[in-house]
Amino acid sequence: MVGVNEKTATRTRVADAVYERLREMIFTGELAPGARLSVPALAESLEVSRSPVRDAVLRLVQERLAREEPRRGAVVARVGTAELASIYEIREVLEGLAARLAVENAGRKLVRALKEALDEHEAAMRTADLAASTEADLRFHRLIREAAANPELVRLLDDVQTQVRLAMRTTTVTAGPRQAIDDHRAILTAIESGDATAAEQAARAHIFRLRTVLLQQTEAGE
Amino acid sequence: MVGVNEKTATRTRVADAVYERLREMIFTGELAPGARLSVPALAESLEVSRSPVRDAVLRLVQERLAREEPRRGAVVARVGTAELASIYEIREVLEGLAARLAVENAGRKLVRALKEALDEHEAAMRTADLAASTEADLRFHRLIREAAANPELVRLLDDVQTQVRLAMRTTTVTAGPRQAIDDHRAILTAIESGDATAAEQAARAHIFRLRTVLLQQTEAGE
DNA sequence: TGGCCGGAGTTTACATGCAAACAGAAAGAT
DNA sequence: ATCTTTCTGTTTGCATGTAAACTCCGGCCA
Repeated sequence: MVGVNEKTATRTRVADAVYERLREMIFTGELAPGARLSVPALAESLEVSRSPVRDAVLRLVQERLAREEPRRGAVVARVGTAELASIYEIREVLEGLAARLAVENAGRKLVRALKEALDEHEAAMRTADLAASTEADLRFHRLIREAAANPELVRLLDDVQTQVRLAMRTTTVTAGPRQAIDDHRAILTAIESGDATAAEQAARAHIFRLRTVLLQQTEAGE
Repeated sequence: MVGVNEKTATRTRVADAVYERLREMIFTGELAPGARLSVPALAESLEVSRSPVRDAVLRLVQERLAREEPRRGAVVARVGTAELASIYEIREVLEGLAARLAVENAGRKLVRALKEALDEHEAAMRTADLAASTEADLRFHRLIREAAANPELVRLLDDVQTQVRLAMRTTTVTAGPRQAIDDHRAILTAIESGDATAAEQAARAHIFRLRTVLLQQTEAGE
């Protein structure tokens, strides 16, 4: 179950393409936090009319990737330390929920997939392959989320991750990878044992530690 | 802290007015789940042009109050039992988080306000005043959320409540009010004692029970 | 009578026009 | 020289035009 939903009909909606492009520009830093999202200017630079750009920007605002400034249009959102801390508090309980539900729903297949991701994570860390490490880390979490079989939860966690990614643009945060792997192993053990409460606790503890590391780093770096 | 944010500048944005109106129409049942949200038709009936209506409908879609049907436009969303159950799972942990944070942040003032709301809730129940009872119930939860001092959490819980309200349009759910008051009292006691973990547990248990009642009712009624 | 096809009517998504509101800069007054 | 004021240039938000796509209906053909 990978290449999920085959989009019905709607081939190339310009507004969607613009939206995707703007997201990309934000995450690559091409549009830094605080940058103005002028509809006419973007329309010209992207060579489309103002309508789809307007739709896309409105969507970004609603997703909290942009903010509406009084009368200067929308600007790329700046996620501060305080907001990030708030977001991590939420993420803590949501990831905990995902872990609990995963135990209640999933079978051996999940455990096997998680083990695989964890092994790759370890291997990547030994070879100091940051990209592969991050990828394995993300996959571990994603597997649990999807096993939770709660689409609304998946959506919320995706939103959370979007905010976190945006925050990374402002604040460089590197969570200690050693700790992460240990935490993941604890989560895996709990899931393997079929103890839903333990899995929830382990997942929450993991995010709680991430949050702590993150706050220390941003406090120091500020 | 009631009449919150004074809107800066933006007096009468037609799109906002239309959005509010559509929400209202959805919640009052004037627009039932499944009803088509034809932009041209709504524009004429509301006597505005298509643009603000389009913006409003797009916003409803993004907030999951409406769904995009293939090529028939948007329709008012239908929240089924399964979705509602998923939402309550999420609500459980979020309300738990709110209660925990409320204990960590709030002082006596919160306890006093909560007691007041609970008293009114009891009084309303004794006189069988359903409207007042619901109002007091909602206020109890709102007080805790706001005391959590996490704006993102407040936003998410508002979203959740929106979905629940919409679901009520389809399924008539009356949570046992007796149980609710007992649960609230337990939450209040935990908050009063300053035990954050106990408050979290109590809040979660409350939502868990609501969910159970709800599932029984919808299963029976279907 | 039943199935197929075509036309009429919607609908969306995009393009573009336009007024009002403001920001920022340049010019004028003191 | 500094402060005020006007003027220009954007910007947003709303209105409206239009093509393409699709649905639904009725009539036509077998």
